[in-house]
Amino acid sequence: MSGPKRPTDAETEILRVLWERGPSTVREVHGALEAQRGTGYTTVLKLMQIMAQKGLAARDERKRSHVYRPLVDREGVEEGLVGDLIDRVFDGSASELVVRALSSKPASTEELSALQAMLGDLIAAREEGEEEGR
Amino acid sequence: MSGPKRPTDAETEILRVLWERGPSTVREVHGALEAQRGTGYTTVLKLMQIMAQKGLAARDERKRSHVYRPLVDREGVEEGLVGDLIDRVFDGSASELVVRALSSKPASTEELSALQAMLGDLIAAREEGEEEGR
DNA sequence: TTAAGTCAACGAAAGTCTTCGTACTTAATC
DNA sequence: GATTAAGTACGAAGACTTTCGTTGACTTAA
Repeated sequence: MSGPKRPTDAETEILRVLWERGPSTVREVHGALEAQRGTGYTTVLKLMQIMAQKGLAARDERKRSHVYRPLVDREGVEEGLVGDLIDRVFDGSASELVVRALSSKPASTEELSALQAMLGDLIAAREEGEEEGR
Repeated sequence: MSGPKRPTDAETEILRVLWERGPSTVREVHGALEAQRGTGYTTVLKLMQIMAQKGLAARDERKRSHVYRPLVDREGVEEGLVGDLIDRVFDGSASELVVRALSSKPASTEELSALQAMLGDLIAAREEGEEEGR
């Protein structure tokens, strides 16, 4: 029954490595993270132990170096993080967030076109649903 | 120069009240917040004192009830929060965040159309800029 | 002038998050 | 067997956030 709390910043960073690399040891995650940050080995170890305890990851202890795999899927976590921001800051309006996103991190023209096309598809799908609903 | 740290959750909640109401007393902010939450008066007071200390708000002490006003503008804070999420979770890609936003909080068909139109304007503006650049 | 209400100030407690040092265990190497 | 290396476990410290009780000052009404 536990609520689906959002992972902390450090946990999210580790989840991203696990999603990218697949099941990994602490050393492997530490190696991937060290490139960006200067976190110590035992810090990453402790975080991953906590994540296992929280149910964010599971570990296989059969080998000496335990192998961790994510227990939460990327899409769900991303949706949770974005949805939380939308609720807390944008009054539940996804489109308000989109406006700010595009002014904060301008996308390339190609990306904008792709987004526009995606929106078109979404709208078309809805109109089709309306037809059938009659 | 101090980095533009992002406000905490509770601070963001208070900022939203100040942005909406304009300069307000602690009691007024508490009243607006109490409707949603059960935070005590002194909690809000303390938070607003800290916000003044951090430079997120300024206060006018001429009256007995101090009047607080936001020192950071809404657009900037929103961009900072969204931009931080984009960097941390979506590898800097705004369009990836948009995709997740729309699957997390489906927008109305009208909003989707408005967004699509906005994207069209953005793209058109860029092509025009290209023309002039020649 | 006293009593009751309103407010700011302050400190402290509790909870989280992140970090790392240290100790213990197991495996490999000499 | 002794020593080094690689791992996990554990505890604790430090920073930050949020919460609230208590105190003292000031205001208003009785």
